[in-house]
Amino acid sequence: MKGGGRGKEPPVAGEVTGKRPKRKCLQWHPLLSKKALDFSEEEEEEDEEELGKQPVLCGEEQESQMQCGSTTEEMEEDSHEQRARRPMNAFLLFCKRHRSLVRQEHPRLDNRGATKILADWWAVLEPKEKQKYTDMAKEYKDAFMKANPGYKWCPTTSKPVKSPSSQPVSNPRKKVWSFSSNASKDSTTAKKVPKTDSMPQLNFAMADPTKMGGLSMLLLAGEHALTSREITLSTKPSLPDSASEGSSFPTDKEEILSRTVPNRVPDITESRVKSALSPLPESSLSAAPEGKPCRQSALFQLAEMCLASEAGKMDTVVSQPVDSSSAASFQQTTVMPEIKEEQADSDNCPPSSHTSTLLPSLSSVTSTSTDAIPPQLGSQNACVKKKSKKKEVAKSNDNSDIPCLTKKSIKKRNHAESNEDSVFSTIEAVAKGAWNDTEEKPKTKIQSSPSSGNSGLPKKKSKSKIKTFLKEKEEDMHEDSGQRGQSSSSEVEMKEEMTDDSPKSEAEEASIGSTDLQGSVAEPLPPPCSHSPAKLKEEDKGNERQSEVTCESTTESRGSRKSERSCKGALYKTLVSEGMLTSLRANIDRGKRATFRSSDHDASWSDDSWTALQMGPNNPKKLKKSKSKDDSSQSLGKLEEEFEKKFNSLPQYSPMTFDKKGTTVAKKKKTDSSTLPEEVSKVDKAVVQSDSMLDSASKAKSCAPIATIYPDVQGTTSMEMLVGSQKRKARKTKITHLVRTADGSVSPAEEEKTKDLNQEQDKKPLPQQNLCSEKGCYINPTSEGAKRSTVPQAAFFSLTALAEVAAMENVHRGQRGLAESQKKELAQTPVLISCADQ
DNA sequence: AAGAATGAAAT
DNA sequence: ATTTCATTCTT
Repeated sequence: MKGGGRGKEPPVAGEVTGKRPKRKCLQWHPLLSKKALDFSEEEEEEDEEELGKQPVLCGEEQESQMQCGSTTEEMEEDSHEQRARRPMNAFLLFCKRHRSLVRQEHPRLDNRGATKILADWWAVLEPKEKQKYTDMAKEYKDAFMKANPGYKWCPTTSKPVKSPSSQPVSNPRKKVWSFSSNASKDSTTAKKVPKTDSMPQLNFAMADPTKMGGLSMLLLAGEHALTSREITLSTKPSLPDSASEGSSFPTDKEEILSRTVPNRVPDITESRVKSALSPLPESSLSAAPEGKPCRQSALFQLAEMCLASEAGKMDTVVSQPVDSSSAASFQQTTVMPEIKEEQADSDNCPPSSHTSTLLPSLSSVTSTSTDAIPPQLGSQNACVKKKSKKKEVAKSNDNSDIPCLTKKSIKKRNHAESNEDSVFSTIEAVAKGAWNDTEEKPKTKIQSSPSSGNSGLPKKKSKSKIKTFLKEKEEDMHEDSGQRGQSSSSEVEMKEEMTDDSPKSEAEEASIGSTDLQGSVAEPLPPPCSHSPAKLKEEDKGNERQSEVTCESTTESRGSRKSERSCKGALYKTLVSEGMLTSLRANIDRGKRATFRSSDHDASWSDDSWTALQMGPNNPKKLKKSKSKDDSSQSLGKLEEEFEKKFNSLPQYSPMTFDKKGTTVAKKKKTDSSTLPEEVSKVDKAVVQSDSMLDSASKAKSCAPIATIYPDVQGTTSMEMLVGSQKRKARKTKITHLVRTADGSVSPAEEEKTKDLNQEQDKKPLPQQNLCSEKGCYINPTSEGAKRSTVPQAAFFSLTALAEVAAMENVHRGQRGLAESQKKELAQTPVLISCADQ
C-alpha cells in the first residue's frame, strides 16, 4: 500500500541517469526558509543564527567545494511543483535522536523493534519533555511552510500533474537539506521563483546516497586535512611560525574548527553513551561493558613498540637520513607480524640522532603508504560498490572471473588492508608524535583529568581518535580521493594522542626529541597505570594467551623493555583480532547482529566507536553517531551543523530515564495520575542528570548498563501498554500482545520487552547474572517504591514475573524471532486486558 | 521493498 | 475516519 502511494522512489532509481535532476522531494532545511524570506525573522533565534552563519560559510564552502549553489533552486521548484519532504514531526525527531540509543541497548533488535521501543518511550515521555520535540517540530514545520507557502502534505492531485517526468525524481532523499540552502535562493529571495534550474547535477552527486557518503567523507577528509595540516605545521619544531602559516590558510579552517566545537558539545547522547559504556572511567574508559579491556591501548602500544623497533632499525641504517627504501621496508615489516617481532629484539636503543633522522623518513613513509594504498582500494572499492549496487547480479554471475567474485572475501580483504594501513599509520603517527615534541600537546588537548593519572582520559581520546582515523581511512579508500588529507590528519591525531598520553612533556620538552625521546618512547610513555615490573611480567604472560585481556596489562607493561617482545606478539595478535573486528567495524557500528554472534567483541567495538565519536575533539566533527547521516551532513557543513545543533539541543533521554518514567507513570496510572509533582520532578531530574547517573550506575555495575535498564523498562512496560502503539496496531493487528503481569493485568508492551529480554539472553552468555544483579539493584527499589506509594498491582509484576514469562516463551519458541507466534500464543493465553486496571 | 512507530495534514 | 508520508534501517 505504501509503496503504491509513493511511487516516487522506484522511478527515481530508473531516472538516475535521466537528464532531469530528479529531486523529488528534497529535504527542507530551516535555512532555506530564512534565505527565502530572509528578512522576516519571525521564526526563532535559531533560524536567525543559522542564516547569519550560513551565508558566509556557504560562500566559503562553495569556493572550496562548489556544492552550494545548485540545490536551492531545486528545492523551490520542486517544492512548488513537486514537493519538498515533509518536515518531521515530533515523534520522528524523537526517533531520530534516540534510535541510536535504542539500538545500542538492544543490538539485536531490528529497526522495527527499535521503533516500537521508541514509541514506547515516546509514550512514556512526559508532555513537558515531549513539548520540546513538539516545539521543535512545529518550528520546523513553520519554517518549512514559510519556505514553501503552498505546500501540501498530500500531493495527490498535484502528482498527476507532474506526472511522468517528475516521478523520476529520485532523490535519494538522503539528507538533502543540508545542502540546499544557499546561494541562489537568497539572491532570489522570492520564494517562489526558483527558476534556475540549471545545475541540479552538482547536488546530485551528493544526493546519491552511495556517493554521498563517500563524498561527504571526502569533504570531511579535506577539512580534516586542512586542520591537521595546520596543526602539523605548527607542531613541527622547524617551523616556529605556525601563525604565519595558519594565517595563510584561509579562515576556513578556523571556521571549521569553531563549528566543530559547538557540535560536539551539544551531544548529550554521546556523552551518555560513553559513560554507559565505560564502567570504569578511571582505569579504562574504553573498556566495554562486557569486560573488554581497552583495545586502543593495545593498539597504541603496538604502535609504540613498532616505533621502538623501528628506531632500532633506524640505528642500523643510521647514515641514511631519509630512506625511502627503509620506509618501504618498514611498511612491509609492519604488515608482517612475525617479522616485526623478530625485529623487535633490536629495538630499544634508538639514539637521539637517529630519532631525528627518523622523522623525515617516517613522514615520507606515511605519505607513501597512503598513496600506495589507495589504488588498490579503489579497485576493490569499485568492486564492492558494484556489488552493493547489484547484489543480485553479482550473485547470478558469481562465477568467475569477475574481480569481485566474492563480495565477502573482497570486503574482508579490503578491511584487512585498511587495518594494516591503519596500524601502520598509527605506528608512524606514534613515531612522529614521539619524535615530535610537545608543543602541540598543550594546545591540542587539554589535560583535564590529572587526578586519575592520565590513564583514563587520554586513553579514551586516543582510542577515539584512532577509531576515527580508521574510519576516515576506510572511507577514503572507498572514495579514493582525498587520501593524503587523511593521512596527515591521522598523523596529527596520533601526535595528539601521544602528547596526551605522555604525561610529561617536561622531559620531552627539555630535550626536543633527542635522548629523552627514547626514554619517552620506551618507558615514560606512560602507561597510564604503570605498576611494578614484576607484575608486568606476569601479566605479560597472561597477555600472550589472551589478547583481549592482555591489552590492559600490556599497556601497563609498556614501560618495561623486557616484556616488549612478548608483548609485541600479544599485541600483534590483538591487532589482528582487532583488524578482523575492524573489518566488521561497519557492521559493528550498527549492531552487527547477523554476522558474528560474538557479541562481546562487537559490542565492545561498537561501544568504542561510539566513544570515539564522542570524544574526538578535533574530529571533523561530525562523524557523530550515525555514519550514514553524517556523511551527507558533513559535506554540507554549516547548515547541517546548525540544524543539527538545534536537533541536538533537543534533550536526549537515557534509558534510565525512561525506566524511571515508566515507573512513575505506572504510579501515576495507579494513583490516577492526579498527582505527579514529586515524581515528575524526580523524573526530570533524572533526565537532566541522566548522564551522571548513568555513569554511576555503569560504574557500579561492570556488567552492562543496558541490563540495568531492562528491569525498569519492564516496569515501565505496564504503563506503556496502554499508551503504546495502540492505534494503528490495534487496528491492523488488533491487540496482538497481551501479556499477563503478576497482578493479572495485561500489558501489551511487555511482550516486546520480553522479546527483547529473550533476545538478549540469547545473545548474552550470562543473562542470569544480569538479571540477578539487576533485580537486586533496581527492581527492588523501584517495586518497593511503587508498591508503597500506590497500588499493589503494578508493583507486583517484577522481574520474577517477567522472567517467568520469558522462560515460558523461550521454551515455546526457543529463541527470538517469533513475535507473531508469540503474540498469538499470548493472545490465546488467558489474559485480559487493560480493563483489569479498572 | 516492506514495514514499525507517531503525528500532521489532507482527503 | 482514513490515507499519506516524514525517518531509520534491517530483513
